[in-house]
Amino acid sequence: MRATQFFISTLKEAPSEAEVISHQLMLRAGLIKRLTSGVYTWMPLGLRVLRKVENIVREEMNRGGAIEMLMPAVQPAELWQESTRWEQYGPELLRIKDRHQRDFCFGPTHEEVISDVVRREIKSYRQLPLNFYQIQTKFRDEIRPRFGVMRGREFTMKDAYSFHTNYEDLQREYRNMYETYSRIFTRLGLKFRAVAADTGSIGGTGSHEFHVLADSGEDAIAYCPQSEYAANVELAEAVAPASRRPAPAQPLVKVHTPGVKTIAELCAFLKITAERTVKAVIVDGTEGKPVLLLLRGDHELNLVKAGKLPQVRQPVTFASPETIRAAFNADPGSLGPLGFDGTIIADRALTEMADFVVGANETDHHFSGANLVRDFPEPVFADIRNVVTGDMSPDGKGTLEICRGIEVGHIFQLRTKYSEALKLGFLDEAGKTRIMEMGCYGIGVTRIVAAAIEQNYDERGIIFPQAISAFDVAIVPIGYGKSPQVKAAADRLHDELVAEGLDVLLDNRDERPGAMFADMELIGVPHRVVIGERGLKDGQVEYKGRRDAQARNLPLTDAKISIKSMICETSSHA
RNA sequence: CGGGGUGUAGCUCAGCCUGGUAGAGUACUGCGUUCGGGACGCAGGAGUCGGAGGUUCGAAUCCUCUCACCCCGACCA
Repeated sequence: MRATQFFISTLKEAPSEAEVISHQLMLRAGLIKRLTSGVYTWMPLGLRVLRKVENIVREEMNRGGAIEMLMPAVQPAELWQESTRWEQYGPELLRIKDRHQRDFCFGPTHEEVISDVVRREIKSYRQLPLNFYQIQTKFRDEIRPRFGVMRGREFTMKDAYSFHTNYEDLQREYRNMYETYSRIFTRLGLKFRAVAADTGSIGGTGSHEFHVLADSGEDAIAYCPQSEYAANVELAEAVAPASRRPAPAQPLVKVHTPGVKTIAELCAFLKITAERTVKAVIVDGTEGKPVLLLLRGDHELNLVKAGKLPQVRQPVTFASPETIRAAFNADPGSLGPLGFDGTIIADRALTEMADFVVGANETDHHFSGANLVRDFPEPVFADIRNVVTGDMSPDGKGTLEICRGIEVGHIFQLRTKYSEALKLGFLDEAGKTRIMEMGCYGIGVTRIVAAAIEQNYDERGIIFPQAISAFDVAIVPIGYGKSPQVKAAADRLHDELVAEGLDVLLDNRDERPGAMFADMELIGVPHRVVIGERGLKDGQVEYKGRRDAQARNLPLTDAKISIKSMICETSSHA
C-alpha cells in the first residue's frame, strides 16, 4: 500500500473531547471520528485494525468449534416482551418505531433472537450441543458514553451462545470457551488475565471476565502470583483472620479530638497507624433504619459485598447526615458502635482487633482502648471490605496482589435462566421434553482496539502489537520524489514484502522525513525501514522496531529476509 | 438523571469581564528556498462566533430560552 493511495489523517494536537490516552491517540492517529456522543466512524486506518482483531476472534472461535452466523441489529418488540425484558431493560434499550408505528429495538444483545432461532430449529438431543456466534454491531444507550470507543453506545461485539442437553456438557463448553478466549487474547499480543467475576444482572452461575491489563483500567483485579487465583476485587473474598483476638489490655478512654473527621486526621492527631483504628460507615437498611458497618481504618467498604447483606438496602446508599444525626446524636467523623442500638455489621478483620480507636458518638470525641464484647456487644461479622495487597489468597496458596484491567471479554454459564423463559425445549433419548442448558460468551471487539492502546503506547503514539497493527511495516523513503535510486529501492522492497504476504505501508507522500517518522510512530506501525541515498551508497537501509531506542543498518540485498524474520519473531513473541 | 464545565476556521485556543462588526498557532492552496526527526519566507482561501429570541444606533461580547458536547457518580463487552 502506498500512502498516497490510502488515507492518512493525523493531528498534532488531541481534540479536546478526549480525556483518556487511547481516545486521544485514536483521534490523533485518525483511526476514528466522532459522529455523535458514543458513536464513531471507523476511518480506513482504524478499520484495518478492527478487521485484524475481528479475524483473530473469528479464526479462534471457528477453531473452538463455534459456528458463525449473523443476526439482525433491529429486533421486533414482541420477542422482548416475551422474555419480559422489553419492560425490564430500561432506557439503555434503544426503542424505535417503523412506519406502521410498530415497536422495534436496536439490539443491545441477542439472547432473544438466538433463542427464537434455536427453538424453531432444534428439536432433538441429536442436534446438540451447538455454539453459535456472530460479530455484529450492538447499540446500548449508555447513561454516559465515554473514553471514545472504550465505552461507546454503538460498538462491535462478538457474542456466542451455546446450547446443551445437560450441565456437564455446558461446563465442558465453558472450559472450551475459556481456553479459546485465552488463545484469542494471546494471539492479539495483549497482556491479559482471566478472573472470576460476579454474574451481575445477566444471571447464571459460573462466570469469568477477561481483562486486558492496563494501569488506566476501570476494574481492580486481585490475583495470587503463587497460584492461579484471580478475581475482580468486587468479588474477591477477604479471608477471615486466622489469629485469635488478644485480650483487652487497655482501659476504655474517651479522647477529645477537635476537628478530626477522617481516619488520616485521627492517625495524625493520635500518632497511631490506621490498622489500630475502626471506621464507621452508615448505610440505609432494609427496614428503613440505618445500619452501622465497621471496618478497620485502612480498609475500604466493598459495595457489591455490602449489597448482598440481607440487612442492607440494595443498591447500597449512604445514610443522609440527618439520618445519622438522628440515630447517633453525633456528626460523621465521630461515629462508633458504643451506645448505638441498631444493626451493627463488622468486617471480619475486626475479629482479631483489640484496643482500637473508634468514634465516641459525640462530636469531636473518640474512644481509645475500645474492645469488642467488653465495651459493646459482639456484632454480626461479614466480609464487607475490598481485598488489599498482601491479603491471604482465598485458595490459601499465597498472598494477593492488585492490578488494574479493562474488561474485554466475559463468559457465563447461564444454565436455564433464559431457556426456561423462552421455552427452549428438546426431546431427549427417552422422547421426553427437557430444557436446554445455555452458555453465553462475549468479546468487546471495538473495545479491544482501545484497550490494546491503553496497554501499548509511548510519548510518540500508539505501539500496536504486531497482530493487530494496520500495517506490519512502514517503508520511509528519504527523497522518494528526488532520487531515482531511493524510489527504485523503496518500490522494490515494498513489492517484495507485499509478495511475502505482509501489510506494507510505503510512505511516498511528499513530506519531510520528520513528518513521516512522526506519523508512522503515531499510528503505531511496529517496524520501520528508512531508505535514503546516504545509506544506499553503501548498500544499506535502516531498520527500527517501534520500541527500539536505536535504529540499525541492514544490507539492502537481504533486507527482505531480515525484515520478514523480524516480523515473524515479534509475532511469535506475542 | 444529579453535579461541574465548554461551544469562535478541519484541529488547539485567544477575544467576552468593560458591546463598535473576528484573531493567533496548526492544517489547507500557490510560488520560492529547504529536505534524515513534525522547516522557512511571501502571497492566499477558509468562520451563519452552536441555534432562537430579546436589550441596544450597534451583540461573539449583555439577558432569556434551547441544542450539542465533555468531565465526575450508579451500568457494562
